[in-house]
Amino acid sequence: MEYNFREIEKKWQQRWVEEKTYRVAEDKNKPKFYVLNMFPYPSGAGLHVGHPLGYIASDIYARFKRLQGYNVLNPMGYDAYGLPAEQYAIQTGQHPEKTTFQNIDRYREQLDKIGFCFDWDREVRTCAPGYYKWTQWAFQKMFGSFFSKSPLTPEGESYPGGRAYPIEELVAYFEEKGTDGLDEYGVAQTENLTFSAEEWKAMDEKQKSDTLMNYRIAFMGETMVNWCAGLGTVLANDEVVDGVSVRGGFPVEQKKMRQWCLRVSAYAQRLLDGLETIEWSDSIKETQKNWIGRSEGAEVEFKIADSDESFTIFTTRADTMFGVTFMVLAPESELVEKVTTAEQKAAVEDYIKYVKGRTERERMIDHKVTGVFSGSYAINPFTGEKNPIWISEYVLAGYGTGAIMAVPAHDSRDYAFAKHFNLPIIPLIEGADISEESYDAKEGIVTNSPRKDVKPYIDFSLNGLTVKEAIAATKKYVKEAGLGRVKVNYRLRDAIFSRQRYWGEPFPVYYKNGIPTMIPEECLPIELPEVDKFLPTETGEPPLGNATVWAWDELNKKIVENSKIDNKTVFPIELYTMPGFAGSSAYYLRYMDPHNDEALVSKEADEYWQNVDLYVGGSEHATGHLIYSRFWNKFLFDLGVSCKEEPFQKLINQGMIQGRSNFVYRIKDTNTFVSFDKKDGYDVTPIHVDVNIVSADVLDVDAFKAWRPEYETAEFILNDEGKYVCGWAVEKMSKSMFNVVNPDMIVEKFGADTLRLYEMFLGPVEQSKPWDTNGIDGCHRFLKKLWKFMTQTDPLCPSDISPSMGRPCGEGAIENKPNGNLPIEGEMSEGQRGSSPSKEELKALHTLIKKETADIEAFSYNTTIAAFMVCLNELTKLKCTSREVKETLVILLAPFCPHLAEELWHLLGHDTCVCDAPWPAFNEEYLKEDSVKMMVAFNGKARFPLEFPADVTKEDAEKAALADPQSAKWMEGFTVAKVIVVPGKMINVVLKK
RNA sequence: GCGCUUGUGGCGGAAUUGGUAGACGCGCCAGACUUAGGAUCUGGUAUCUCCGAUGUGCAGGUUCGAGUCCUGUCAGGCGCACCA
Repeated sequence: MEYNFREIEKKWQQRWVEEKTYRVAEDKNKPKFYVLNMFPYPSGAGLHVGHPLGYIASDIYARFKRLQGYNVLNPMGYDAYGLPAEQYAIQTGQHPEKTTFQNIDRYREQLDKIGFCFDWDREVRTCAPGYYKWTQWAFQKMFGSFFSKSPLTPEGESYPGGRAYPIEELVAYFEEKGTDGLDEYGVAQTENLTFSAEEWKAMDEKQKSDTLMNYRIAFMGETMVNWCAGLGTVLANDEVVDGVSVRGGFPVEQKKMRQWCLRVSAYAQRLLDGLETIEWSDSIKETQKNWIGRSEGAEVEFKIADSDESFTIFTTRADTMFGVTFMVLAPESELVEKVTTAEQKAAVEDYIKYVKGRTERERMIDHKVTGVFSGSYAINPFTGEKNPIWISEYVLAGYGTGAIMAVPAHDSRDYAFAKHFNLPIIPLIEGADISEESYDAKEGIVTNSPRKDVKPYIDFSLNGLTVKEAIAATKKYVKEAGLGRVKVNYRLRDAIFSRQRYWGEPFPVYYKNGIPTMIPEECLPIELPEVDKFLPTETGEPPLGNATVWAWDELNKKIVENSKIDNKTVFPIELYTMPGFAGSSAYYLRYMDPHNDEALVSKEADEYWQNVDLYVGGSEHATGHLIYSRFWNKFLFDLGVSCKEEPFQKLINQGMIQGRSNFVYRIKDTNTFVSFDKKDGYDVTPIHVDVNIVSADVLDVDAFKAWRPEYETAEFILNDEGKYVCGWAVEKMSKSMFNVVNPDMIVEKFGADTLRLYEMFLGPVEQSKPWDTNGIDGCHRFLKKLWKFMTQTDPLCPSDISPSMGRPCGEGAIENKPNGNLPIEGEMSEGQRGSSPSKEELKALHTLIKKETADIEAFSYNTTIAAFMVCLNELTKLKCTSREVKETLVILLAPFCPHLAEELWHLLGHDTCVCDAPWPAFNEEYLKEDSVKMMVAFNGKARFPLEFPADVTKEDAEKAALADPQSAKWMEGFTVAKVIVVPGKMINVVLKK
């Protein structure tokens, strides 16, 4: 009987759906295990073979854990909001929901063919109102919270690294004390505001609202963006080149705009600390650490000469205070206006204009040395010297205080600037050569601090200390002398949370006389309104401005037509929508309790499932989704919604599957194509050819002629074997390279089990690799051999049994009387049960059990499959007929090839689903070696002359080695230095002269 | 520039604490069975000057013994990048 994978897979996929085999529910009697994949954005192109890689890896793990007795949650859903659907809508007028749903259906169809154990009853879609209700809800909670390192009230709970508190507590504080003493609590804020309780009380509603925005976790803030007036929208940095938009070529300017933001920066320290508690790869942790960019330093205040004003700079090199020769402000700094003198006004304005014309991206790419003198000087509190204040784009407004003290001797950027503008350079480290470049290393002995040739300005010296000591000493001095404070800075910025787009979650916010006001929680979700076009409005408002029903009736608590806006009881609703990461930040919690209307997740479900034990997805999300999601979850943790601070305990980053493109070589100006191995000597143009008409790099010539009309008359120069051989290259898998391999095609040709096996056999899951269909035969052959082994040598499974005669599995199946002619346990004769396993068979089997159990846990799937192949070979050679061995083998196969395993399991007479079988325990007894080899090592060479029983002792081995004539010959002139016994492996006899 | 990571046959890739490098698969070679083979089965397949020696990017080191540990170096991949 043939291995009819088409029939088998179709049958079991149907059964699994009908019997809801993979539905899971909370079960307090079983330990939980939560496996999760990063949910996909359903693009119009459908899945290619690279997409399922991570799903297959986690599916195997999920099935393995279930076999081990865990209650496994393995859900799937869709990140449904995204730009492609909106762009398609703009072009065609089709509602993005329609295309998104079509794409989801296509994805589902493709996924279903691969045989995953997803519990589809728990599917989530970010664009479903029942889902985004909770995205909106979380946003409102962030709006209603502020972040503080310690509680403002004595009874408030504290948390290491700080936490979120209700904004009401801050309001109460303002009522009582204003901002007095707020610094000491460590309240996260945009800027350092100062007002008294009286001033607070005197504020009107709008002023109070604006003030609170300075503290809220979700807040409205002024942010620098790339604004493109021609397109009426904000652009990302990569959408801008040379100051114009990539699409349309419209000019782009840096503009401050009011945007919703999330105060992610407040959680910087907790995001950093949390990394120590989770099992992620070093590289991804490092990437996040880099992104968060913690740096310890000091803030020092500098007075402006001939003025009452002063400003603060941030430095990590407090030890270099005596080497400051100038100061630099960011062009965007508010101080620029204050320090610019009348004489320099024109020059400064010119410079600011020049900087404004440059995008962030341009500033990143070419680090030109530019700048302008402001005309003012700052007084160095350590030397009393007047340092000129410059303005330059190399200082960033968004980091530190937007102002620096320049120490050209020990900072390469300051050095370049000083050289360019001819500013003095004072070396501060003994022996440092600064004639060609600055000495940036934090090593050496400090000198010139203060310089010996000048009269000390203050009673403080760093001379003779190491750099590290000097940094500490200066920090201490700065603090004690009241010159500034010790400060930790983070590179992590607050996330801009609004987009001028249609296809996203609407904000549950309306504007009451200009004050952003939350729509009451009980009215959520606020559903995305219908619009007639998806472009910005003519007046430059976001696409939601096209909605005619988009006003909030405060009295009746409902959305009404815009025409009713009277700004008394009916107000306009926010026109921005949320960005992509809004819906993907807490979806893992929703899977625990996807249909709950009362809460994001119930307490019971959250406490049972806790957090994700294993998260699988691409590393490209390291600084996006994986930061936002951790932030979002930490906030929900503060709220008491999530019981775990970290959402994803263990993370595996699956590699990307690249495409393997094929080329044909057309001889220039002809329609003749020359085979790869003959192309030298011709002037050829390589042309991408569809990989689906190429097999093992050999072109199907007829299919090629039929591929495109212009190739119909193509002629070929074949190689000596009469074949047309194509060239190849590894590239990104994309339609335009004609190298997309579709999983459906593989499933059709080889079956889902072969696809699953092959994708895992290709190499380590974490590694990126090109897809190459050529090797798939080996995996398919293995399954065919396995099928043959299971069915042809087993008295239980005569070869005439049709696979469709298997019995159902799952609920209720146990009651079913087994049908047909298959005997069941207890009613079997000796012959039917098969022979009892031999020692060799058990050894082969248990070698596999041991390896597979350990390897799956380590995500080393390719080695597991290799071990499986070896085991099968061994058992086939041994002509194993043992039923016990076969049953175990089927369970071991089940995580990888669930369809085939299910079929075989039922052919073996079981009624239940193979996924509920117990994972086999491995027995060390069977693996014991009979003997070990003795290795005699001398002169750097080694020999293996003797074998001993496995349990030989050191003494016996030494005695035997000396007694053996062959060994004794080698040992002539040597003495035994030491004897090392590696149990079960070898005995090592080391000889010395 | 900084950080992380990977270098092993023709190819994808194996190799517990250092212990017979190249598992397993592809490809290739030979044979068997076949009217046929892009089916199946069996055997072989690192290199060379082939009874021996050399081999894990390169150069050193530690060790009886190194793909594995240490130092330096080169190359590829990824991330950050004027972060003071």
